[in-house]
Amino acid sequence: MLEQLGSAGSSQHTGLTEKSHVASSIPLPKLENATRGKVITRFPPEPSGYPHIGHAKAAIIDEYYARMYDGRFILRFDDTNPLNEKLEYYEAFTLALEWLNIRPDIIKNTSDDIELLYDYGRKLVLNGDAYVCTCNQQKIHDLRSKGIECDCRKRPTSDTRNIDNFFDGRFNQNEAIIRFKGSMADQNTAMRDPTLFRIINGHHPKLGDKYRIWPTYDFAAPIEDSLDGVSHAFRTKEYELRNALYFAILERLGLRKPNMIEFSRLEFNGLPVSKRKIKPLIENDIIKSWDDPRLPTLAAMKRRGFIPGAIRRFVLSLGMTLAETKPPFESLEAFNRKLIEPESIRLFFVKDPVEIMIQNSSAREIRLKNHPNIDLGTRRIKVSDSIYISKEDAIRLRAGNEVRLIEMYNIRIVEIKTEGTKLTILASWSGDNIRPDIPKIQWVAKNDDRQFEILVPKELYLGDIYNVNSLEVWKGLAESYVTHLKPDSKVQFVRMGFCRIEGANSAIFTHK
RNA sequence: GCUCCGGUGGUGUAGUCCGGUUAAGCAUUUCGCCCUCUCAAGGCGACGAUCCCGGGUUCAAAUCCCGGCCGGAGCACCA
Repeated sequence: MLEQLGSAGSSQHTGLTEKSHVASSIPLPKLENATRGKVITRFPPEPSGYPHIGHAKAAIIDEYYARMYDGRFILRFDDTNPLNEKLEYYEAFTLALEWLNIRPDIIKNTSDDIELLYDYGRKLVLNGDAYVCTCNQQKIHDLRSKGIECDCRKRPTSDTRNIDNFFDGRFNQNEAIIRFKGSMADQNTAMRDPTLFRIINGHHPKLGDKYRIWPTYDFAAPIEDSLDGVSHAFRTKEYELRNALYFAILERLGLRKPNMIEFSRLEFNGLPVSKRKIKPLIENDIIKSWDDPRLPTLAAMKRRGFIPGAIRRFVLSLGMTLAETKPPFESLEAFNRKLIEPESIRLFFVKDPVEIMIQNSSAREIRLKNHPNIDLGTRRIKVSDSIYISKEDAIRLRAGNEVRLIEMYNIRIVEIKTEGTKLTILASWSGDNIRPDIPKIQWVAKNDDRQFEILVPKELYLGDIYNVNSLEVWKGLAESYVTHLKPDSKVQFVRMGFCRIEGANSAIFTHK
């Protein structure tokens, strides 16, 4: 457990302060009740899946405010359901945060405090603010919807048999739960005596089989936040109705109340974040791994060629709005493009290659710039009388046309031959001078060519339906230089787009 | 169904609390020009919002009040 911080404000729902005059230089608005050095925020994921872009938004906001106020940032795994948690997910979150350059000052698990949570649970029952309920789930559901109290709730607080039985483990799963004594007739259904503890038989990745009684999120979150010294707690807006519960629990326990602030979930059109839509694709082997570039996971974003700085800028550009909207993916791409452009070397890739024989050219060695206006070095290519261009360029050519092979020379098309589906082009050298009036196309020299493919992720979902064409593969030839690049290098295939190098013969399309 | 939360150009946001010096700033998208041996980046510019609708208060409302419409969320022994 962490030391307690002094009261960081106890208003029920504070929101944010106005955007002050200086705000134009600060992406996100200032916090209410915030003092430099006294702000503590936390990112509380449940390790029940892989971190995705939505998690990134939360983590970035949490960390952003901690740094803005020279405070502290906690990564807390909310691992209160042994049925969901897996060790690999804890690891995945740790790695993802590292990748995002978010360094927690403290890393902990809610499960670390399970005994302490028991103590608070007991205290609540003993004080008459919670009770053991042995009704079955159906009955609980019915009474809750009708707003009626059950007999368990009416039992006198002095009768402590059930509470002892509960914590001594004498109930089986589904036989009893501990419920908060809220208000069964409350219009906010979250207050109709929600569950605080339930019995789950399952192996917990951190605690093994030692515990069977698990606190719910509703109970653990406010206590953990309060005890961890969290001054400003952020959560997505679907929790809004639970704020009353959150503060009611702290009130009854006499614990300090953090400020609570909501923001909207981040999701893109065509790129759903929900487990409901992603997990089936994995389980049915439609998508092989969690870092498949079509996925919204951070592992996928990384593999796709997005860099942390772009994700951060993008997230901050979203602001702290409550409006439920789907931001344009193009916006993320724009941030990323601007950031990787200066360090992406330019290379040639021809999709669906078509050979061109150049009649009157002499073999030569060409030196190519790796970047048009930044010095990223050069590369040399030996060129003979045979080169390849992409089919989409080839089919536009007509005999007599003149085009420039970028960074090399101009050619005039002499003849276009078609044998079945195979195209062959005959051309002749027509000058070395750069001419603004003719098209410029990329090329790959014969003998310098390497089989290469580019994976192009498209929208995963079209509306509610999985897009069967969500992954295109462009096959073609790339310059041999590509084989010398380290995996993870960002390149721009000229006139194609930015890509992240996967290996010696493949890349993933990042964006145009 | 009940309750809560939202609703600013195609899209995402700023401004809304403390109504007026901005009849609306920024980003993205699209288009044009400049630059350029790329369909990139950079520079410049354009298109594009009667600030969901209808009333009201006021000299003055995107900003306050009332009513409505639309969208989302919650109503789990998940988080």
